[in-house]
Amino acid sequence: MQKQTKKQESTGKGARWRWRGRLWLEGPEGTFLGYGRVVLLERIREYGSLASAARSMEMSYKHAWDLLASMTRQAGCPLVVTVRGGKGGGGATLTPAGEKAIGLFWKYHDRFQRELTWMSAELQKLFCGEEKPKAKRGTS
Amino acid sequence: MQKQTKKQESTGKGARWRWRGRLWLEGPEGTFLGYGRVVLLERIREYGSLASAARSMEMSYKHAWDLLASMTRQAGCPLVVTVRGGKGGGGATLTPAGEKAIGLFWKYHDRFQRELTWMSAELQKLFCGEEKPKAKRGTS
DNA sequence: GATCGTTATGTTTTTGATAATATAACGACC
DNA sequence: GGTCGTTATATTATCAAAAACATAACGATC
Repeated sequence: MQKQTKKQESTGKGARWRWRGRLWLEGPEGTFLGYGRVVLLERIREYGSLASAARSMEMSYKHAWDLLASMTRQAGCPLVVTVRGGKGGGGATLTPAGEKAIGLFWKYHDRFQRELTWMSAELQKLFCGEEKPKAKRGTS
Repeated sequence: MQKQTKKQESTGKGARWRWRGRLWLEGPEGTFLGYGRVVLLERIREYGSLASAARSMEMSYKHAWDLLASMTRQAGCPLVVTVRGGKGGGGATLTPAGEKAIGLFWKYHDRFQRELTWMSAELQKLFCGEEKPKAKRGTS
């Protein structure tokens, strides 16, 4: 039985809150690096091709290609070098700039997630409960 | 003088980056407090009615009502007290819990925005440029 | 009791983002 | 030179979220 003190929780919902958030790096064209884009880059590194990277994320090839184009356009230098035709039909591999983009994003992403965790830990009493201890100070 | 050094900018794109993000408080049902929801609460306080609050944000009344219902459901206590019929047709005013929700959100939102500003300030050299300063401490 | 702007709640329409589909070109390799 | 899986690009279809629309009920005030 989840008896517990049942003092705060008994407001009907047993509400437990946490802060969540999204973080992205924005450039002149809009989003430049975000979670999905960076995972895509990582998958390209893992699979060596844009097509299978997209498949692995259940993302359409076109969408992946568009994201990559957007990143390349904004970065000013390619994050991925692509080859078409030839052995295996072609492929894609990360450039050093691409590697650096991944590292940069995760660095800040992790910092942000940590911050969210701290923030959530601060959420104890929420507004519903009577926040006036009143402490029997006579002012009834 | 908006001349500035124009040294970094000359990489072709004039790329200037900044971190952006979104923050919301999540409860058992999903989003509980987010930017739009809190602004809605503030507008209700300002206008004294849900209908005109929605209008002021160019939001449909139904959408506003749904958001409010979601918040109330999750909070466990009403953030807004509504009156229908009567003088002026009715209205809506914030409860203390509603006020507190607004304050809570902005507190964390502001902290988050400050964090984003700091993070953005750290973004000087991005990956494209040669990241080797090679001595040369004073940027002329 | 007629009026008014509101709350309350459905139902339908729009629309924007994503997925699906189609097709061409590529080039090493057999 | 035919094959293969890829890059590259355009067009169409799907779907879910938001808007738009519709309607009923409410109750102080006149």
